[in-house]
Amino acid sequence: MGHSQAAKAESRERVLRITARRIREEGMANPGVADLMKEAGLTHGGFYKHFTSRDDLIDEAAAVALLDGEAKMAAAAERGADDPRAALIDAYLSPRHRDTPGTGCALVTLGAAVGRGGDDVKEVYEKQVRSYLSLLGDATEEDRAEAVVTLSAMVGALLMSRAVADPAASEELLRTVAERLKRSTAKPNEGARKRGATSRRQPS
Amino acid sequence: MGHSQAAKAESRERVLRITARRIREEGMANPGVADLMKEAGLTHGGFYKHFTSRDDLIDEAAAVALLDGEAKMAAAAERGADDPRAALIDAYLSPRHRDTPGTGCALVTLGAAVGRGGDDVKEVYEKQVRSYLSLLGDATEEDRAEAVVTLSAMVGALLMSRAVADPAASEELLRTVAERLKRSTAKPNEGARKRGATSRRQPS
DNA sequence: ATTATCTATAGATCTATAGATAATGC
DNA sequence: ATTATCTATAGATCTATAGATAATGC
Repeated sequence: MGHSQAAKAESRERVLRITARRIREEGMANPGVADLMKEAGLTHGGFYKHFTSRDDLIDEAAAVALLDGEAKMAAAAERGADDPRAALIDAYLSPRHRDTPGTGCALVTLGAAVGRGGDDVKEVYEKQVRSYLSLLGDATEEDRAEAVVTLSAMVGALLMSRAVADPAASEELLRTVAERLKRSTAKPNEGARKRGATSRRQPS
Repeated sequence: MGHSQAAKAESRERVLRITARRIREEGMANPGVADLMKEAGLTHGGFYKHFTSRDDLIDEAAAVALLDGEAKMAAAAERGADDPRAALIDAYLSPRHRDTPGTGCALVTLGAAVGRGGDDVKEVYEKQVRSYLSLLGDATEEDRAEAVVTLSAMVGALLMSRAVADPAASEELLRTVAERLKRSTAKPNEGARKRGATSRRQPS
């Protein structure tokens, strides 16, 4: 008890990161101050030297969660050097991502709660939406429209894949959307060849 | 105090419908028993003659909300007799739907919470997903894949449209996704003509 | 007589504050 | 001396229960 300022900053950071995970796992309403402090190895009394209120912590943690989730996906895109867009889609719509919401995209886990929240969090949310669109390639108007649909489909599919009971139905959502999205804009530079084989529908 | 059994059934129904709206507006964790009973014109003491616990009520209300939201969208699709699919998409991705979550699609508002919930609610959620897919036309394997992508994009776009700060960004999400989805499968029976004009990308 | 609802309250939980303790850092 | 953390607690809120009240329905 009674440590350096550096230790204090670390404490704050620890609480923030723990909360960013917990609200993705349990929702923004659930985790209590005492519980979060305990997980950070502290007692709840010290909390108010770090944050002015629980709401303050939750809003800051939401921002951390949004940034963190997107950074993870950006990293996945970078790892798929030959086709970053496909790598992003595959990582986003993977069973692994579905099963680890605490470290995943917060557009999905916090979306509804942010919709009910204040303008500050909404601005951070919007910024992350723009980051994703940029990752997906939104140079031209046409590309941007494609990116908006792609992001929407990824977000919706992941959300639903976590909320259906049947594992097969969950898999189907992820797989079907991933396949379709990768097909719909095979980037002209690499793999334009694919497009001929995937025409949408036979006129009957 | 002390009314007929019919009145009791009405009381129960009223509490259920109020809760179905409130959890879509405020999330499944927020509304309290006393508050919900008060809104139904009752006192909180009588609650446990209707439901065994708050969790019981919330789960039942989630089922009502899921059913109710989908029924509303199905009605919108039916009203657009010439092109039900387009009518559904337009209603779903309308500013009106975005601004009235309490009466809207619960796949969006309750998705994250259901993902954290029990198997019973997940089964109801899954059933509603299937209803939507059926509304969107999932007769062939090809149609079903299209329907899955369409539903995912609608759900994701609506979720994000409520969580971004800038009204213009919110509108863009709704409009862009609605346009694209209506374009991507102009049903072969009516409006196959449209398809030629909307090829996805010029090979560069 | 039965029961739908009400009043009152127990018990748990949670946010926030006050004051004590033991380090840091000038 | 300052301050990061701890112990202890006030005050609010919330779920659930117990017992009273006033209708229904045989």
